Amino acid sequence: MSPTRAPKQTTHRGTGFLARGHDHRRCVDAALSRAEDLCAARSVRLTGLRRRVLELIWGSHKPLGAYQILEALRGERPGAAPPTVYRAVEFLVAQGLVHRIESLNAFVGCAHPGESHVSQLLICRACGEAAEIADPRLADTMDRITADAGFLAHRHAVEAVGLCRRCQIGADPE
Amino acid sequence: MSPTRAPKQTTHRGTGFLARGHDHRRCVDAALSRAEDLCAARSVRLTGLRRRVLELIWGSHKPLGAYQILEALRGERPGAAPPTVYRAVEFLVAQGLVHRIESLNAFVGCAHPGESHVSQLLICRACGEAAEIADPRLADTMDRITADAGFLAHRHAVEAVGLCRRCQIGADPE
DNA sequence: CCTGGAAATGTTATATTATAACATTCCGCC
DNA sequence: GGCGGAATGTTATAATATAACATTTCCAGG
Ligand SMILES: [Zn+2]
Ligand SMILES: [Zn+2]
Ligand SMILES: [Zn+2]
Ligand SMILES: [Zn+2]
Repeated sequence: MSPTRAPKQTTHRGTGFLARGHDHRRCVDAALSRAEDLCAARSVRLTGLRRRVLELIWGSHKPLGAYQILEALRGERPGAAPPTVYRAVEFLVAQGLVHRIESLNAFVGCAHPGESHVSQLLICRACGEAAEIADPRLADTMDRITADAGFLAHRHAVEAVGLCRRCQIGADPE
Repeated sequence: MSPTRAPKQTTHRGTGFLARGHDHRRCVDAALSRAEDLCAARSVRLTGLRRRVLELIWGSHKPLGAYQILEALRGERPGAAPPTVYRAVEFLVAQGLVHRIESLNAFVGCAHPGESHVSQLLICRACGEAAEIADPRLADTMDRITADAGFLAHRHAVEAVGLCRRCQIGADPE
């Protein structure tokens, strides 16, 4: 093993909360790169604004509200207004690059863009971070239940609020 | 079997969407009666206002927004204002008599008050009705998943949007 | 009964979230 | 270069939710 190899990092895809000290730039870079590829493949335009909003949302693993995004944009884009943000996130959500967390009125980067999946979010009420999981057991169960009910599900969402492992053991939430 | 027995009605508890022609007064009466009992047992006060708001929410199986409730209240309670409604629904939600549907900013009567359960709601985007189901498979799956993630869930919610059986077969949504 | 104090409701004002409507700019395409 | 649709800018307003303080209601205890 070379001592200069890149440090290990658990992938950010679907494995729950990441360690506090993880190299978050890799999360951001991977997300932006993935988004570029997906949008190119779909012939939709990941414009500068949309890319920047995606980057802001990926700024951390804490969901970001529309007006928080707006505030961040204002410094660099004087004309930014609510529709600026809402239109960008509408695009990002439609492309499956971002999830809207209904119970928070906030947005978080999707950990599985381009893969069909049910959004399953664990939201820590201590540190505020949200982790997306993609457990096929849950998707299967949902499919069975809706089928049993004769319900044709178009989209569904699972949101759980509680304490992540770190915050349970009394770690500093920040 | 006596010919004068009450007509059969599928219980409203956890069985999905009810038939169009079901005797909805029985849903309402059962819900209000159950609420009285629960509140008495818990020594909390189901005041006139709270009872009335619960009755309004149970007015149909379509989720009701806070300002729709307010509009209905205004005719009978001149001083009604947003806090009137929000405080009443806060109580009803805290007592588990009503669920808030985050994706709609609306409220619907709980089909399983007093029973510990995960809110699982199927929302028809054609007729607007919401059906609560209580499938133990889903609760179990959620428990396993959160446990695997080391997450201590405090509450969680499942919301699915799609088409109920009636609306799939082209029935008049109303 | 009366009454102290907490809970509930009334009342006014405002914060937060989201969208409508129309103008302008951008950008690929011819 | 200029046509046309998509994206963004701009202004205004709608829809949802809460803060803060005043008043009323309701009991439990005297
Ligand atoms: Zn990260
Ligand atoms: Zn996702
Ligand atoms: Zn009914
Ligand atoms: Zn319920």
